[in-house]
Amino acid sequence: MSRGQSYFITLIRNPSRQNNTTTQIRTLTLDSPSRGTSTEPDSDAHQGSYTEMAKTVSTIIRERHRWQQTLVSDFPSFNFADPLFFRQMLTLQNNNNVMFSLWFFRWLCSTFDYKPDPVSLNLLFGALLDAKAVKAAKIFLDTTGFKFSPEVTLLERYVKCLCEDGLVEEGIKVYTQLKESGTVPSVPTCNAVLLGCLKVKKLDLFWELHKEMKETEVVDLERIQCLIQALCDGGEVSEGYELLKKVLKQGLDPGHAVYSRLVSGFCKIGNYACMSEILHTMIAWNHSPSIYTYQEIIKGLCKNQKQREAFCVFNNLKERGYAPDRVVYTTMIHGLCEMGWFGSARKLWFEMMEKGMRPNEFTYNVMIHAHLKRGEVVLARELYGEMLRNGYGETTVSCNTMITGFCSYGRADQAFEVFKKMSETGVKPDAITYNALVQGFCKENKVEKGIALFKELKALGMYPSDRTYAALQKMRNLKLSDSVAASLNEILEAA
DNA sequence: GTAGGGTTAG
Repeated sequence: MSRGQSYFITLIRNPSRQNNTTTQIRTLTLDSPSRGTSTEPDSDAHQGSYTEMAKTVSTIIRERHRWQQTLVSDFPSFNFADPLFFRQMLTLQNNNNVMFSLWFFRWLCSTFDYKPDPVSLNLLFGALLDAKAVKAAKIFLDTTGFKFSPEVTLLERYVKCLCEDGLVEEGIKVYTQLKESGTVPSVPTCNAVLLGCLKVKKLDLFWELHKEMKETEVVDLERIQCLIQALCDGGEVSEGYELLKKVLKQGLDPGHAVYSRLVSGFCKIGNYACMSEILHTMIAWNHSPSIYTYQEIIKGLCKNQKQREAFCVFNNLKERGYAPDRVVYTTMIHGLCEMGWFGSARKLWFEMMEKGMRPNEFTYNVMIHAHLKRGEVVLARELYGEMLRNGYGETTVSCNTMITGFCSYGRADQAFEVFKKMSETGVKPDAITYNALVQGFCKENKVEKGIALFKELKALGMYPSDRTYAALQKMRNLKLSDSVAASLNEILEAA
């Protein structure tokens, strides 16, 4: 880690060197490639022959397994370590595969007395970023970074790439180091960092970083999008809506996704008036709500026990020519099952298939769960088999569905059979599995089994739920053998 | 913005 940080230290300690690098890069990019850098007297001659040579070398790297040996034996007198040649290789490889350049670079470093110059290092680093080879760029920096100071604009692009590629933690680290070195990161860089925080659900960090950014920057539309998303994610939907209103008043349109987020946010908290307002606003701004927006509405309504309204929205959608996809069907089928409208749910199941959409593991689980809840064990098993035949394997969730279903219907032994099969097939049980089984056995007064599974649950470092404790508590009223009563007491007193 | 959606209970 200290290695990774040291190039920033160089950057802070040697600002003049940094400037030199920048100047060199400017020179290089401003000059046309055929003329090379103005500082090299006979670069014209070199450049011409280097272009051909670079092509040859590239072909050898691409096609030969042991290209290193081939290069040395075919061109014994050629100076591969000439910085100008390396740059020529980079120019050529950029349209091709930057990884070849990286391999060549590593070979140069390990084989020759090659001292990579800052310009080449910056170029290679930039090429890696262009190719979105973020992980390779990180390794490149970690291994060579202490020898050169990457150009600040490159580091900003690096931050952006890291955040967009999911390496958000690293992105934030580099961003912080950049700032500590006195750089004021650009607005797009800051936005990328903020979006990164949202991606990894670090809302506290989002607001902390945002607070620091506020002093120095003009607020742009992209920032507004970040902010509204952050507010929605944090449950402050109304604040998000206020921000939207403010932007709209300025005649700016924050884009489809922002409305969509607010709609689902309001739907989630059951504020359907605001939800509807935003739906109208977005339509007025020429953003027809997408099927995804409607999916969020249906989901929100179902979660708030308004499946009836959700079903209206769903049917209305179809009438208006929208084509609900498998996810929307699954959500709706689940909602209908939850309120006991199993007939309608089944109808949708077949309708979905008629439209050519195959149920997936999610759809199957919803239906299997519904069957088990109705005590239709045979049908549930049939569907489970069908699911496996269709390539949706046994998972923790699918096993849990069966286990919880069996347990809720007084069939803890059958649930236990599924549980045993899980360990045979290598499907990992989780807290849901164990909690369901403990409760299932308690329900049937099979205290010893319940206690055994409870101990297993604890031994695996999982957490018993309140309901599990309640189920065990109830067992105290039973007539138990001394040893069972003792271990039950032990468990409950430790809670 | 190219995902989302499912499983513990009453």
